[in-house]
Amino acid sequence: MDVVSPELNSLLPDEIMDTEAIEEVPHSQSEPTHDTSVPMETDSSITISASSTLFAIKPALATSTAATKTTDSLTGTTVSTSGTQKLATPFAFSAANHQIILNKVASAQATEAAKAAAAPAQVIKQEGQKLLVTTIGKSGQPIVLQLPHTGGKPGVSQTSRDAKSPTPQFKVVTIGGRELKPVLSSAGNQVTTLQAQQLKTVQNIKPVQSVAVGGVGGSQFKTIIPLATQPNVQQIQVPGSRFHYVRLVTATTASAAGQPSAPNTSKPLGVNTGAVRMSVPVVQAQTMKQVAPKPLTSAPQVVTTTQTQQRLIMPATPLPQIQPNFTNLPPGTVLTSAPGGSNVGYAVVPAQYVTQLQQSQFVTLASSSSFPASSSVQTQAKLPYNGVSAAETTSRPRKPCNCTKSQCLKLYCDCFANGEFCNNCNCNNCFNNLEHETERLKAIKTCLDRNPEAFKPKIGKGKEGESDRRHSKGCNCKRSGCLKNYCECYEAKIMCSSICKCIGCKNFEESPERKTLMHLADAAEVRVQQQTAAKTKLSSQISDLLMRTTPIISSGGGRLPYTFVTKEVLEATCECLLEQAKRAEQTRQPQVEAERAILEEFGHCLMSIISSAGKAKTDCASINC
DNA sequence: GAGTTTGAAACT
DNA sequence: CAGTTTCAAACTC
Repeated sequence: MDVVSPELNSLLPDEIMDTEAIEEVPHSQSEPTHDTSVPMETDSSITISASSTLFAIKPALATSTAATKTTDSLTGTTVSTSGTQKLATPFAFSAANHQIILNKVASAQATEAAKAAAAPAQVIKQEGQKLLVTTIGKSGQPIVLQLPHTGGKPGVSQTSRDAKSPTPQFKVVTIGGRELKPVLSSAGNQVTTLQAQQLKTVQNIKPVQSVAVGGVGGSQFKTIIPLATQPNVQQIQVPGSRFHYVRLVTATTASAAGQPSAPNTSKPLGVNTGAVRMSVPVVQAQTMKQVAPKPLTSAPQVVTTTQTQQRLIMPATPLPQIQPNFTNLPPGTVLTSAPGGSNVGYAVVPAQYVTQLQQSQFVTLASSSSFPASSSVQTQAKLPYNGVSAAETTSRPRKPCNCTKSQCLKLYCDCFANGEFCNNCNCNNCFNNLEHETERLKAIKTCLDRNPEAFKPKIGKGKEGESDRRHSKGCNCKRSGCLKNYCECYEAKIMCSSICKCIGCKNFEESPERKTLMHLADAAEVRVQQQTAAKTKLSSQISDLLMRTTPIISSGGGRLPYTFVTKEVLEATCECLLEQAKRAEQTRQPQVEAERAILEEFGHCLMSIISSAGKAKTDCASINC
């Protein structure tokens, strides 16, 4: 089934739509079940929060035919279902243990929870093989998801399930606009008009085109970091993507739909462990229909809604659930206002933007002592992409860009190229911000169309360390000899490789020029380090002496105690002088200049000693008085 | 700080 | 794919 239109699909970063982890599986019930997987598309109830905003997807219904007996692979409970109106082993997302747990809940519970979750307009109706989803946004219009009568997916953890029992399966139903699927036609009178605008957001978010419900094991995970207030932000981390997605939602007062009746901690959906952090896998819509979880320990549910320009990622937990209290906030929680006012919006936000925002109008709520607010947010805001850890991507603050003509929407702009919003930059006419999210998304799409790898790191990381790092495309230098920062290889401190097309390259292992440069660079670095260490040591020694000599000073007269010039002080002083001599030598200064520099350094040392001693004496005298 | 050089990105 | 232009960073003075 074509869930996401090609146009939309192409609009989205590859990482989002990556389907590598999803495999098509024959529609069969005969495949052995896997105890470790979690029932997903089949006979499960999904409760999904949305903006205004809870999606409460009623469980996929048991088949309308024979009663079935199913065993919950998670809890071991057996649920008998019969008839069309019985819910077969419904599930619910829960945030137990700060993870989304796909949980079975009793039918009644699920129904009740769904009712509770549904704001007045969010009526959950189960209807045959369809799902009536509560409203997204404010319009109160439902979204319908169809559950086929059969279609239990092998591999979707039909654990312990009667192989012959039909297992309903979530089907993706495209709603709104151009992708309305005929499956809706059978929705009966419970299905109302599906208006695209119901999912509009403040930021020109176009009508939702599709709602995909599916799950996959072994797929990529999105991490949704719920935020505390309304409107709020949920950070969504997408491994493999350097973009960080933040979902801006307006919280509602809806009660917790789908609250887990029995949180199952054995089947966490996500791999993250942060408090209240939730993870759901990213599944390409087109393949959701036949999703078979890979041997991951979970088979999480995924519900995504996509739009022509913005991705709508349904929250995996009802908002009330994900609203953390102020004393137990997860690291990375950000309290913010959605740009544009009260409207609900979903915006693709670079990972670093949360941090960036934090420095401006956003308020950090993270208060855990073990996660300092700023650092924790930053850490979480950074995406580990393509094997690059967050720490690696955050080791250096990005320099502000100076773009003037690109609007910071082309790869010329380092901020944009690195998936960041411009912040504190010197750019002109910048569109690389939330206010121009539409343009920005288009630009991203354009870049990805041109080069699907555009936002991936250029420097691949070898499996066995830095020695294997190399530029993914190679450089094309002609005049710099690849020994200046114009060269991307040199800039990344890696040598050129066979894929480089450079001319006159000197950036190779045996290159004497490169060795000289490296030597000089290393020497400079060592010099700085030694100098710093020496000064630190001297300072430390002086301070130490001050402490130890105070009694002597107090008993002495006007002269400074000789004990100031101790062995340690002498050593530190000598180190400073030696360092000065080395520096003069390396910079090939004339001897006269070298001597002068050394003497000056000695003078500085003496001044420090005298100053410290005098201060100690003064302090001591004042104490004695 | 202004001007130049450079090479990646973008365009044709 | 190749040649050209545009662009912003790196570099020089």
